[in-house]
Amino acid sequence: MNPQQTIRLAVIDQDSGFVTVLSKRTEAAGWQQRVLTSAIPPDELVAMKLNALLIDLSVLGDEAWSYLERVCGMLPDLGVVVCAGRSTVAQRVRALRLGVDDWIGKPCHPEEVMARIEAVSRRRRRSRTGVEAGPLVAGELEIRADQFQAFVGDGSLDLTRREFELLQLLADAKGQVLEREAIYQRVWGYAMAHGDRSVDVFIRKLRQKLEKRSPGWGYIHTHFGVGYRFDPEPIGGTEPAMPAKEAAASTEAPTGASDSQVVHSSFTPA
Amino acid sequence: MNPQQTIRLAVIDQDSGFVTVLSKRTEAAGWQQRVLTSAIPPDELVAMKLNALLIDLSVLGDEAWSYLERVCGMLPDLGVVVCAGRSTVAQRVRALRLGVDDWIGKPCHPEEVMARIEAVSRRRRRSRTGVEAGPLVAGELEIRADQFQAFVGDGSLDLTRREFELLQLLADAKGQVLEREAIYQRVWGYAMAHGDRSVDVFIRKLRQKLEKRSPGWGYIHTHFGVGYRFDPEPIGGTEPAMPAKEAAASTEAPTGASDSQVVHSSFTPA
DNA sequence: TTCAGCTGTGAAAATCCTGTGAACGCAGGG
DNA sequence: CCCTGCGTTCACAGGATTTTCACAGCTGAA
Repeated sequence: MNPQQTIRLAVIDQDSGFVTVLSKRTEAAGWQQRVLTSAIPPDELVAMKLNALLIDLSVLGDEAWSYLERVCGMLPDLGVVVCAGRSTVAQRVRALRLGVDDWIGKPCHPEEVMARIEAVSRRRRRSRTGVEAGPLVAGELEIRADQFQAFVGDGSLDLTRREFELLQLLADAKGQVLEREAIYQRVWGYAMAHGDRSVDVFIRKLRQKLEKRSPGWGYIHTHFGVGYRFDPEPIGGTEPAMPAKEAAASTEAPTGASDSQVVHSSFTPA
Repeated sequence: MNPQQTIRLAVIDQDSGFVTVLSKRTEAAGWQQRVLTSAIPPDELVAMKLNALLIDLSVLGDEAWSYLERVCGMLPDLGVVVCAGRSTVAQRVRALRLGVDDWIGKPCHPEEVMARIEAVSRRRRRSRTGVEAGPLVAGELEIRADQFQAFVGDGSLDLTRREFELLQLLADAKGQVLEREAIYQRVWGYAMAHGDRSVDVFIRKLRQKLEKRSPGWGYIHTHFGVGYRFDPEPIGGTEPAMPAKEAAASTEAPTGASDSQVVHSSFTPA
C-alpha cells in the first residue's frame, strides 16, 4: 500500500521568514518542495507535476481571482491552499467556490499549514482512481500503476504485487541510488531487520523477469555497499567477454546520479 | 461547470441559533440535511449515506478524538468539517491528521461554512445515476443501470442489488485492476474491516451467474494479492494452441494481453 | 594476492491468499 | 409464526507468494 505518498508542493510567497520556517519543516517531513516568489503561468505549474500549491494572495495582486480560476480549472487534481493576511468572508467564499481547497489566515503556524495541505491532498488522492497518472515508460518497459503490472510491448512480466511495488519504487526514483533500508521501509512499510535479504532476493526475481522479456537492456544496477539504482540502458554492443560485469562497475551514471551516496534532491523536475 | 450534485449533510451541534441560520441557507441551496444534537454511533452515520458532516467539537466531550478517528476511518469518503470555539494549533493539527478535512473557528459565517463544505465534497466520481449513457455492453453481457439488472440476450442474470452494484463497478472500470478495499469502499460505502471476505464471496456469486448465462466467456479476473479486473474475453481455450493475442477484443491497448496473474477465468469445467 | 564482507542464486520452509461450500442471522411476505 | 431471499461469517483445501538458508562468486582494501 501507499500510506504516505510524498507530497510535491510549490509555495508562492514573498514572506521569506515564513517560507524559511515552513521549508525547514517540509524538508524534515520528506516533502519535495519548490519555492517561488511570484506567480508563474499555469502551464509551468502543470509541468511541475505538483501535488499541492500554497499561495499567498498578496503576491497575486489584481490578477488574483482570474489567476486562481485558471489554475484551478487547469489542474483539477491539484490541491490549492491560499493564505492571506486580512480577508473578508466574501473573499474566502469566493476563493473556495472558485476551486480553492482551503484558506488560511496569516499569521499561521507552519504545522497547521502542513496539516491542511496534507488533508487537502489526502482528499484529492482519494477521489481520483489512479488512472490519472499515465503509464511510466523506461527503456522497453511500460509500468502501469492501474494494472499493478509492467509490460514490454504487449507482453506482461507477470510480476507479483511485491515485485511490482519494488519496480515501481525504483523506477520512480530513476537514476537515484536507493539504500536497502530505504527500499524495504517504503515497500514493506516497516523497518528492515538487520541481515534481512528480502530486497536482494526480489531484485533477483525482478532482474530475471526483466531479462526474460527485455533482454538487451540493463535496468537495475547494483551499488556495492549501498543499494540499487534503476536506470534503463541498452546493453551496448559490448562483446560477450564480460557477461556479468554490467551490474556494478559503472560509477558514473548518465543521469548524473553521482557517488555512492543517496542524493536526496528536494525536487527533481521529471 | 460542476452541477454540484446535491449534498447530504448531517450537522451535529447544540448551538440552535447557528444551526437555524445555517439550515435556512442549506435548504435554500437545495441540500439535504439532518440536524443532530448529540453524537451518534458511526454505524448510524453509515446508514445515512452522507456526503458531508459538520460537527461541533464541544458536543463530543472527552470522546472527541476517538470518535473522530472512528468516523473518519470508517467513512473515508465522508467530508468531515469540525467547528469549535477556542482551539489551539495542536488541536487543529491533531484533528486534521486524524482524517478531518477542515476546521473552522466559531463564530463563523454560514456562507463560509457552506463554501468549505462544498470544497471538501467537491470531487466525487460515484453516483452516476446511470441513465445518462445507454446500457453498457461487454462481451455477451448487457448491463442496464436503469433496471439494476444485467442480461445476456433476453435472459436476466437475476442479480441481487449488491451483486449488481459490484458488477457495475467492475464493468465501469473495465480493464482496470481494482483492489478489494477500493471495491468494498465503493460498493458498501464504508471502509472494509480487516479480513472481511465479502468481496470474494460476491465475486464468486457473480461468476456463477455469469457462467450460467454466458458460458464461454471469462469476465472477472483475479489478480493475486491485489484484487479483481473486469475484462470480457471469449474462452478460446478449446484448443491450447498459443493464446498470444486472442484477447484483444474490444479495447485497443494491450489491455487484453494481461493474462498475467489470472488465477481463475470464470470457466471451471468440473 | 589475500581476506573479510557483500551480493547473487537456488531451493526448501513458512506464510499468505483465494475459491468454495455451508451455516447463521435478519427482515419481509405469506 | 414459518418460509424464503439475501448478506455475512467460518473453516478448510489447494496454490501462489514470501522468507529464510546455506553456499558460491565478487568487490574493495590492506
